[in-house]
Amino acid sequence: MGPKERIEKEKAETRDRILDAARELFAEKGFEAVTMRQIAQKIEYTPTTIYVHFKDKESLLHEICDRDFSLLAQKFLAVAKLADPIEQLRKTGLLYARFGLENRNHYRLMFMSLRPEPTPELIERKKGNPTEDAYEFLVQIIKAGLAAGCFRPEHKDAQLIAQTVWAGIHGVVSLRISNECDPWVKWPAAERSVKTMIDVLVAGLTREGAPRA
Amino acid sequence: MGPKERIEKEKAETRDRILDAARELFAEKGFEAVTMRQIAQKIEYTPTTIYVHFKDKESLLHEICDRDFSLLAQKFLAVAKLADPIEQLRKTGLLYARFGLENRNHYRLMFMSLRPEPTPELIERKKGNPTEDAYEFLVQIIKAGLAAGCFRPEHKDAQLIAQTVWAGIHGVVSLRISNECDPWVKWPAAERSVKTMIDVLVAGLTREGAPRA
DNA sequence: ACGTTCACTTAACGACGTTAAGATAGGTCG
DNA sequence: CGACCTATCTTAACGTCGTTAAGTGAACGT
Repeated sequence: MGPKERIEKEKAETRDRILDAARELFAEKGFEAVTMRQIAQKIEYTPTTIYVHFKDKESLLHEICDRDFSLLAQKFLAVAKLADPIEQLRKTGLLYARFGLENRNHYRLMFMSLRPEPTPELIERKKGNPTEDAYEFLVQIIKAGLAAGCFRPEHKDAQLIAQTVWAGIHGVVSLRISNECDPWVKWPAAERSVKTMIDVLVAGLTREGAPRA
Repeated sequence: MGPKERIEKEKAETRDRILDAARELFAEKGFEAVTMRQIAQKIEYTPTTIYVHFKDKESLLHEICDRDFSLLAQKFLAVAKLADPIEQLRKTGLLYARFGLENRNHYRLMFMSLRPEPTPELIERKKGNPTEDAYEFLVQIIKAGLAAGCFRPEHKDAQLIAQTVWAGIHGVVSLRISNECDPWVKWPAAERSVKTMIDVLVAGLTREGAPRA
């Protein structure tokens, strides 16, 4: 079926062109300032055309984010090679923070906006998406650390530890993104804030003389 | 000047009625979902009337937030009575987190949205507002802790320590607000997350056998 | 009594996301 | 080859939003 395949390919190409145009505008101006009309103008189509390929604006933007977040998930793979769970934790936090600070609009849409109530259909779609993978990846690192006896005796719950680490890094990233230009806070270089947070989290969670793999 | 005063008082009352109506809608639905038309309908005026009393929607909502945040600043005053700087830190973090979790839409507008580039005029207006006060209050606590030798030797910068503490608490609060209904993260009670974060921050920042006042 | 001031309204503008209806190209099948 | 069909893209519009220009009218000072 040559012609049928060619049609499908052309449709996919138009879809990608929309996606690329939207991503460029989105990365530059954020989701509030991107309009469907702008995206359409960029690819020289009518706004209506976008709705042939995407359900609505939200779907379009989330697809951009999902796609780019899997780049982050890919980077995490290198972390698994580190032997020490605590070193894995440090590296994961650093990669996550860098990604957030370098893709601020992605990060804002994914982690700093209100999520809609999850419909059952949405829950199904979420299974195995990059963000869930990243969280699960973190939990696995913590479990390895727990098994190796790295953490203080008062910390036993892998989910709670993982959430605390996530919250710490997320706090640095999101505070930066939303408050960087506040005139009454003297921020150091972002990398220094991130490293300090990681140091504090590790020092606060692990016990002295914890085993190193 | 009896009549002149009465007119001013009436104007102030109308202003307050707008403010109250807006706050109620805002607290319930968040800033994205509140419309000027709804606010106007609630006080039985025309939308245009709001612009007699407020510059625009943003000014109106920020005035609501500023006003309510000074309630938080007021609560901080009780903290100053605690003798130990580390206890002050714990209490401040707890009050801040509770306020954020109980006033989610306020918190989202103040700390989870993009700030506009600060114009010189805006900087001037910001001097001495509740949020700046809160940050400065935290820095003072840290400085007291530094003077008392509470912190580990690697932590010497009061601003950096304060920002790390702020980021940690902010991370817990903001992650909750934006991601609470994610189906693939098992959150404990919010209070437990907050306390864990405070414990980890304190354990990670202070040294063993730190002096207690 | 007259003119002024100013809180408030009417009407409208322009931009937004989105949709119903139609055009028009291409492929399918007699 | 020609009639039908499918599916992409367009035209035109709807309803909503924040905001503003141009009044209106009652209360004020003189």
